[in-house]
Amino acid sequence: MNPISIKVACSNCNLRELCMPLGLSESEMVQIDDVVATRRKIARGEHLFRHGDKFNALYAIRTGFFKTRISAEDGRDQVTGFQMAGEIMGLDGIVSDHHTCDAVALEDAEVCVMPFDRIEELSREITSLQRHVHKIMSREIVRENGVMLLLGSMRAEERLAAFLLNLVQRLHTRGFSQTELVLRMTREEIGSYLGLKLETVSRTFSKFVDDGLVEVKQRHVRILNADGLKRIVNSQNCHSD
Amino acid sequence: MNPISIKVACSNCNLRELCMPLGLSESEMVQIDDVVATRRKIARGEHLFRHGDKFNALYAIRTGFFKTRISAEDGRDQVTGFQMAGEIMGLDGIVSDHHTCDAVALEDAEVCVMPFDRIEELSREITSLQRHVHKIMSREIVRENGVMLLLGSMRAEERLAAFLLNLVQRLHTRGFSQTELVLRMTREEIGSYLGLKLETVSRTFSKFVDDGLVEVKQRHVRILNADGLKRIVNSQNCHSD
DNA sequence: CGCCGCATTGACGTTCGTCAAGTCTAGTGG
DNA sequence: CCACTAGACTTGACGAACGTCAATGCGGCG
Repeated sequence: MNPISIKVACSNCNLRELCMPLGLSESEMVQIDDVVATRRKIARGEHLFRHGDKFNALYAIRTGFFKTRISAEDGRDQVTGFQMAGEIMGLDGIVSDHHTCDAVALEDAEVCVMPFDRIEELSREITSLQRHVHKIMSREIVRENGVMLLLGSMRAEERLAAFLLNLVQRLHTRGFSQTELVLRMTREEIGSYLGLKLETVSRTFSKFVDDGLVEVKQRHVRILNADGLKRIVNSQNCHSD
Repeated sequence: MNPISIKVACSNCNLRELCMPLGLSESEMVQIDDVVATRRKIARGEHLFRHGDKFNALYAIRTGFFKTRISAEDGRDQVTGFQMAGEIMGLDGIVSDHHTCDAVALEDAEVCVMPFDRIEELSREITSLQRHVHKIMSREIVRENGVMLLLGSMRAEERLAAFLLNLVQRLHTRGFSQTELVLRMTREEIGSYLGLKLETVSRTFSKFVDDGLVEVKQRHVRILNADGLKRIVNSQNCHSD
């Protein structure tokens, strides 16, 4: 259950430009290497942290894919996000010193453990790191605003189209195809994220296939008509095509 | 249109414990007074900032009541939050140096303008301020997680009950009644926040009245049975009472 | 091979949205 | 003091979108 710990460095990490600020001096880079205390491997299905765990560190994903999820007292839960390489998890824990959500690996993964005390310490010295931390938190706030718009005012097709476009765009940033992707999550997890039931997700996929927008084979998705998906996302109730 | 600017101090502000960290020394307090550059008055219906505006500062509400809102390209919009005295607005602007949402006063209001450069500068020196800024951002992330749960998995009654309980709890923190409140927003704005249409909000209010949970006279709400509302919030589909 | 988890599809029901009519209240002006 | 108006709110009838329940299909793995 408990993970291997390996000492590592950001300075030669190929995800550096995703996790860390640009334009650091040599000496600053040496200091920042020191922020990443260890790496930690998480097997598929395992938790990186759970609701209620003490907050100690932020986590940068090196490899693998995660979901974060919150649970209501009655057992309902809601997927609040899917995270991939270069993205940061754990920001929810800062306010109360305890995590308020679960982070679960959807495939075998490795994360960089960055003790938050060290981050705060160093960001008092390195202005660009301070700014970077603020931006990461602000970016998460803006992302969640977007999800609120999706959940509060979009219909099923719009939600799924927005979801696919967002995923493929983030994968493209990481050097993957703009048109092909492999979903790491189940229909149920997609549904939870989008505020839909898994059957609705499945039916909506089928509709997209019928309309020639995508090909779907289980979790393999090929986008045939990205513009068509974009048109769905911001077309409100226009059923005219 | 353009606001009066008055030089002021946090050190004798009665909202200090809401906006600012506790346990500051005398000299730190003097420095922090300097963070609040000016105050600014916003008339009901006016914008504090708009989507696209350059980001310069965070805003602490001194008096009044705001909504924040994001707009999709097709004109749909979504209320992302209601903010009251002591709460901080503007965090969305940090990541891209421009605001991504609108902040609109729902009643005549006054805010403290805190230039973000100054905040960053000072939080490099004052550890408790640095921690405080991080907590404020983390709190917003956690709040939005809760809204996602609400929008993604609750039914209309649960959403409205959760909304009322949240509002009254925040007002109570500020010294107002635990059972009575005046809504500063329209049914439509509540609906936008909760992902419902205004008619559904109105009907749900009426149902709560029928069930003896609340009294409603236009925007005046009296909570008669807070436990009943709490039971609705985490009762999933239990119609057994 | 057979099992298990995930996905698809259909039939049906519920919740909420839509459309429309009507009410209430505050503010205005005679 | 009383119409008059405008905006917010309420209520009803109806329909669409999505959820629920159930049957079936598919693919990977021991």
